[in-house]
Amino acid sequence: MGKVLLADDHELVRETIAAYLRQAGRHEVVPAASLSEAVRAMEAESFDLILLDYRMPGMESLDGLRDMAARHPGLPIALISGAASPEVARQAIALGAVGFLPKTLAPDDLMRAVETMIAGSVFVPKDVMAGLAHNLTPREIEVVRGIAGGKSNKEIARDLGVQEVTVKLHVKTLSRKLDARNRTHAAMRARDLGLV
Amino acid sequence: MGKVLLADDHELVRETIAAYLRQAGRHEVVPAASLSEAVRAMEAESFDLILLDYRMPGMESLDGLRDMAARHPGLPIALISGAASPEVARQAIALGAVGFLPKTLAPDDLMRAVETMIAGSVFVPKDVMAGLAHNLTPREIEVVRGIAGGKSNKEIARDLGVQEVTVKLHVKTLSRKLDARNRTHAAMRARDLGLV
DNA sequence: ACATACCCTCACCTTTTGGATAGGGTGATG
DNA sequence: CATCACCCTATCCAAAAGGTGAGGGTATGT
Repeated sequence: MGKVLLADDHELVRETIAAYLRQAGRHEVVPAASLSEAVRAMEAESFDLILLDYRMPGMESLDGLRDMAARHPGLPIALISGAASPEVARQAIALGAVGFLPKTLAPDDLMRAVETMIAGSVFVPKDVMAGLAHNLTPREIEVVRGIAGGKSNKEIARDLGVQEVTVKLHVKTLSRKLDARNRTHAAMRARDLGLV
Repeated sequence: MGKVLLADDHELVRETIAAYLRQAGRHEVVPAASLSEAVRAMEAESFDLILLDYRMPGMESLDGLRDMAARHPGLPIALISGAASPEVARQAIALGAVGFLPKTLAPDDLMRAVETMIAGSVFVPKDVMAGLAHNLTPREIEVVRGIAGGKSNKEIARDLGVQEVTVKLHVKTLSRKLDARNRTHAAMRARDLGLV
């Protein structure tokens, strides 16, 4: 039994998840439709777990999570996301989130995940974990994002403040890591992994 | 008031949508967890509308829809899909589907969509419609799919049985149509549009 | 101190893309 | 029949990408 704050601007999702968690009186759920609403709720009462939607007014990528974590250190916060995106999951965990819940999660798994996180562990679904180990370096990620944006090596080099040859090097190595045949293929793979 | 067959292998989605449609006794909903289950239900009773999940055991892309439409000509069938993919929507409508429902649809819109379709009209959300008018020719779609697969122009030419120059021409024109800076950008755009 | 991982650079080369220009052929439609 | 959309081909050229080998720099942890 735990007290959960559930912030999601999508009523359908919010009410569905809430209904499941409440079933049989397992958990108490407080809903919120935006980040600011969630912040107000957290100031008014205390929770065992915070669930934040990744795409929601006030979140702005992961800044909302960063904020929350700073405001309430030690409190378990997890992300909810529509599309299972390994890179976002990785960043979220890196920022101290205790879990990452795709909305496609089966009800039973959702229940288990919530209990896992309240108990103090980290929950990440295994298919997300698979893409999580992409082993691209930060620089390589910047480069592949440039590629996906349709930029030339020259442009990427200018943006990053390095020489074009250097970018070429990164392109070669990241393509190898992603098992891609060329920059285009690499960009597609990166998108599959949620890196872009 | 209508009788709706709802086929989705995802219990959470199925029950949520069913709950909304049933609310206030607006519609009667018969759930099914797979295509075969749906087929059995349709043989047993008659419906005003069939909702099929795009990703579900037995669907195999749009073959399931094709099947259903062939089996019960004239019966309104609509697709439900997790990710709003314009190309799939276009194909579905081309196959005679009366609608395309992203799972992200707001409850009210969902209700309106179902009633629209039961009334005999076609429902497609407007953001999906936007990407629907991609105006790429069939050949260009084949080419951009090759690009997205990481193939070189030479390989694509071989696969299509044409000269490399021809592929180059297609690449140039489809890039212009997709407002892309180069082949890689075009591939990403194509993916955005659900073409790949 | 050493290995390791990451990041950057230079010079040189081949292949692939991208773009311009200038055609020919088909089938559908007004 | 004229027009249009689509598909195919050709030659020539410039730019970008891909690949080589051979370096140097900085942190990291063992």
